[in-house]
Amino acid sequence: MTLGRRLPRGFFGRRSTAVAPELLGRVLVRHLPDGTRLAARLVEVEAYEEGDPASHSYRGRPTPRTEVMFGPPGRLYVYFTYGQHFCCNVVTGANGRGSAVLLRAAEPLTGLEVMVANRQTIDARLLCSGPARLTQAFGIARAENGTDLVRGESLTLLSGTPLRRRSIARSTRIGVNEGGERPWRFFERESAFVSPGRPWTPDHAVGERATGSRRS
DNA sequence: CAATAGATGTCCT
DNA sequence: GGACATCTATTGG
Repeated sequence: MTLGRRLPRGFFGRRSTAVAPELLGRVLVRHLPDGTRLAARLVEVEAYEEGDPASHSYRGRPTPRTEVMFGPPGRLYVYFTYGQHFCCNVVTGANGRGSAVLLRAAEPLTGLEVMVANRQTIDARLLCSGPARLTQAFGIARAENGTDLVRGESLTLLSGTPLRRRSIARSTRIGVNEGGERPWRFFERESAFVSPGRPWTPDHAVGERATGSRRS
């Protein structure tokens, strides 16, 4: 079974609301020094943009933490939150733009033993379901901030099998108050690896996909 | 099941 | 000082 080819730089160099739904079904891969390959299929992501009150890039200028988010597309932006968790994003948009897609959940494919050891649970549905769980399962932390997914060796994003639009659902973003009305969370409708129980609409029912502009 | 407390960096007012 | 792109353990119905 092939997981496909690396996604090229140009894939990431667009606005986050366009890249986010197209990341579903793609495969995050990590090569460990001992040869182990960790792989998981993305099933839930969220888009963040400049001028978006929920985004770390809201102010339009980088801070020491958010510098990577404003850099070239195709790199990993890792941040530390709530005093104990790491979350990771794929940087999108042109260099200089503070735009990224938060990786929220994935379906584990290979390297499950290592993920189990990293996560202290044997339940496959709890290995990568949640942004901080995903980073913990993959061993992604501060050292991985800024890693290039396009040219780098240890972390890559493979093309996998993108989802048909009708199997993609949308909702408001999780854990967001300011800017919470934007329906910028995208997930695989049928996936057992997505947190359930939140109102959603089919992506194909949303007419303004990829523009990111909202009325008013 | 639901609600809640606790862990405590980073950025903002 | 307070909020936060979170998760886990524990308590109560």
